[in-house]
Amino acid sequence: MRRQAAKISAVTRSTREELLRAAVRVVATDGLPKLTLATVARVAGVSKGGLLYHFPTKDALIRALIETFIAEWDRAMALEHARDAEPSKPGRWLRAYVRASFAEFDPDDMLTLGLALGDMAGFLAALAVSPELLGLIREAYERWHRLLASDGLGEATATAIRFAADGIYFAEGFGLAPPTGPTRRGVRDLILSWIDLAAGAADPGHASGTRQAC
Amino acid sequence: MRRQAAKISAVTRSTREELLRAAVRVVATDGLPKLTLATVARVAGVSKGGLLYHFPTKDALIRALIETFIAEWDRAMALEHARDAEPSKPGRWLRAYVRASFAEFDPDDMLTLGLALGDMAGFLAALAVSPELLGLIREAYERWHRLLASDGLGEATATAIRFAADGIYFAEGFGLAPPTGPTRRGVRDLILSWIDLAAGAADPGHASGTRQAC
DNA sequence: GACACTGTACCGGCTGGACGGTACGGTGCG
DNA sequence: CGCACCGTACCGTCCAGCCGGTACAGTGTC
Repeated sequence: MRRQAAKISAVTRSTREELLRAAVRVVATDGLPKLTLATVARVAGVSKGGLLYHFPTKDALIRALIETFIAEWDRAMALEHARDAEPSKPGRWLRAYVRASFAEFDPDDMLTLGLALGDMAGFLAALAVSPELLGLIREAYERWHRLLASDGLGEATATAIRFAADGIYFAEGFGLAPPTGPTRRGVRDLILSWIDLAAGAADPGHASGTRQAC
Repeated sequence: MRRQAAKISAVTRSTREELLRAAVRVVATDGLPKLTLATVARVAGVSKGGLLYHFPTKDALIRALIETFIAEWDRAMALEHARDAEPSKPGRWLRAYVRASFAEFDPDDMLTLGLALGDMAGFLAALAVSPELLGLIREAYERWHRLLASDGLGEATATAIRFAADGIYFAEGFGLAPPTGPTRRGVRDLILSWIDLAAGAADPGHASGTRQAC
């Protein structure tokens, strides 16, 4: 039964993924209270029994949501890291983090480009159903924090930049006065300029740090 | 019944406030799923009937939570605004917003100094129970955004600073790698320095903006 | 190539328990 | 006595999880 795994998963993946996608869609459109097994199953076009076959418990469903989006985020960040225009300049991971946060996403494809509402869904579901699952998200954040803090620009800079980048995420996910269009790009560029500022201060080729050097 | 409001509230405030405090405590310690009328009543030392006397429905309880904390936030921000050391310098409301976000709070007194977990409680409860109540929070954010955007430093700066300030709030509320001690102060000072940077760029008395002016 | 057997994928009904809300009864204070 | 305030018992609903059952695709066996 072990060697059959690859073939079987190739068959079942679509249903499993459809269920996860349905869960995200339910949270995004109808809100958290409607995230019930019956609703998710109906939206996914599966019966409740079918859902429970893939996810034996609601916790398992939400856990899968969270794990999927953490993995997607890692992927998106690694991609931006590889794309960096000035790899030698300090703050490469910070730039990747900011760019990944501000990446536009296809609303139709929330799962493979897990952002905003997508990631929010797992996040919120964890809070609402079993706060223990928040541990998964906390661990991921600790990991990201360590990565950013050792990016050469100090822990305070890394944290402040992370906060600013997370902002777009929370603002859009919760609808808290999110910026749009040119302002959105302006916010991103401004945050990136803060990274450059710290990189300039850290780089011996520039001024030594505080602005009174001017 | 209108003119009795003052007298009645003077009598009931302690019980009412105790109930709100209990709701926050329940969310903070046991998590959202435990936020039931029975639990809140028990923690507050009141019976369920007593709770329902003050808040005829669960929505009403959560609405009161949200309204209380929005009012507290307004108060905290106005206080920091009045305290500003350099009132003539642009970005006064932005500084107030950041300082209020980073204000330390007494964990024992979450209600009167509504922050972090306190405000989170209403926030989360709204999401989990009746997403329509999010409208209250959204309105408040729109209002704050308008205030900050018209602070003289442009909308992009206002938004980016708001994001960074909200970060400490979400990080501590959800436990997402929050900074502590000196790093926490460093993050706050760094964000404040970003405001100064923008203020310097906006102020004709300083260099025109980008750092190549050095 | 008919047959029994096995594991996967999914279905639909059911139930036990929890929770929000109601009805009503009691108590103390003015 | 009346009213604000609080307690208790109860009801209707909703939901997570379980269970018996179905369809079917392989797989070996003779």
